[in-house]
Amino acid sequence: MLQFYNSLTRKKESFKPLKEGEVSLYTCGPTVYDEAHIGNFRTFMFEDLLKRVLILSGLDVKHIMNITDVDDKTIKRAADQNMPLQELTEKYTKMFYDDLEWLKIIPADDYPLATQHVDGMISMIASLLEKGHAYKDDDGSVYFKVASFPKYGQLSHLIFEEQQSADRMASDEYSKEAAQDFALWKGWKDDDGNVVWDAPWGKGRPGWHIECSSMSTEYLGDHFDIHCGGVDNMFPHHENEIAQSQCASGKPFVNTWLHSEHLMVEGGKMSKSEGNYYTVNELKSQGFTPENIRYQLLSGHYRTKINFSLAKKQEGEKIVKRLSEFKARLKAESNETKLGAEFPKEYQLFQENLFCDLDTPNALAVFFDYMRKINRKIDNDNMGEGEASAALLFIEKFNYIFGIIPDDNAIPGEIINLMNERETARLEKDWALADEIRSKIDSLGWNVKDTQSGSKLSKK
RNA sequence: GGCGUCGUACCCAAGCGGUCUAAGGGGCCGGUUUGCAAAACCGUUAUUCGCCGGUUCGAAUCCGGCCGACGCCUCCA
Repeated sequence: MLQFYNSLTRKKESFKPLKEGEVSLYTCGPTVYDEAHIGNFRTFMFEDLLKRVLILSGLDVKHIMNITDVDDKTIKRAADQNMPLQELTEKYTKMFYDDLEWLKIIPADDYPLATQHVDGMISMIASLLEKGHAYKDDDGSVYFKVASFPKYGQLSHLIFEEQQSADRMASDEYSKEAAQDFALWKGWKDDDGNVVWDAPWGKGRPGWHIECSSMSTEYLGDHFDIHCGGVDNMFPHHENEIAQSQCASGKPFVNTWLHSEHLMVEGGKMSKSEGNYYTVNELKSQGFTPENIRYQLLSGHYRTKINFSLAKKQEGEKIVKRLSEFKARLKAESNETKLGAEFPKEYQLFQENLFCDLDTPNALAVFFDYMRKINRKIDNDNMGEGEASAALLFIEKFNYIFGIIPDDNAIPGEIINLMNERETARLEKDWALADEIRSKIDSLGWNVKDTQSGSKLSKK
């Protein structure tokens, strides 16, 4: 049984999709004004984990992730770089897709672009105006009237008192009726240049929040199962989405909200404005593999803050290597794949942990315990009938969820030749030569292990 | 100021009132194995869970206070 911690109720709830066997999932995507950083990817990695666990449980998942390709930041960056908006956003969208692929994140079914869905946003805003949930401003902007939605604040549990917003009201350049009212549509200004759409109430561009409300409901229906994002999107973004969507459709919006905690660096939040962040490309050039990064991001629970540090690189490498060795050992152990092999009993426990609010730390612990047990059996030549096949089934599912075991590398002929030379030397007990060849193989990036069943090679 | 999270071994980290003399991983040290390595395995590394009180037959787990770290309160994954 699947259970998730719903941010809306702040409780773990058992999860039942609206349609049997199918899950509609919307995850907030990046604003493509710059390269995404590893903190952003923690959230995307968590969402990928969620999707994999849903699939593992036997559900079909329809996953939509938006791309914010128009907003204050993209417009400003494009202007700064003297570049058309679209050229800038296409460049970073491409980089984003590349990073996702490199990190082995399963692609969404669709990545709708905000700029291609402005019509839908305009009609949602029109409907909100019509129903009295929004009002126009002299400059062509349209604001959502928070006072018209009594349940506002249900997700973030914030209470809006006059004192709190008094300061901001005074310094606000817009003539909003209330400080917490937010822009559905931003009237055109000089800075916007040619970034402009026509709406019945005037030229301008959509506000940020309306984009997700409009696109999520367009692709998944007015009422769908799961919406995710980082904790910092809880307020105001998701709170505003709920208000807009429910007021526009008159129906419930999302059943389950899941939010991942921040990735920290040096004990503080990783963010663009602080400048304390790593991009995927930076980590790549530091020698991180996707498997290593996946391990760093998935070994802590998604609702706890985790600290990312370069110092953890060795730890990740060790884990990845151990798992790869284990897989290779199992393969050697089970020459023929037993048809109808069954999962070991530990697999049940592994799954239960994942189904209980994506408990990766405990799922990992279950797998490590199991791995030690099987390794011990192999050491003692004590494997039962079909046990290696069962273990291979388990490790395959394990890797489907975590994705931390790299694909096997083909061994180059040059290395094989060196290995053969070394075997000859060893048979002749020419240890000096054997050691020399081993260090040569080592320098070419491969490890040699002498086992009872012969020497084995593995990629470093 | 308001809302909220967290503080467990050298490091990361689970722990959802009793099976906790506290998982799992990394590291350290010792051992088995090995031509030597590597890998794997075995053993050791917290009588203790930020501090002080309280509730309870029983608390790392619940309550109160204090100290410390962090996040949100309309840029933000």
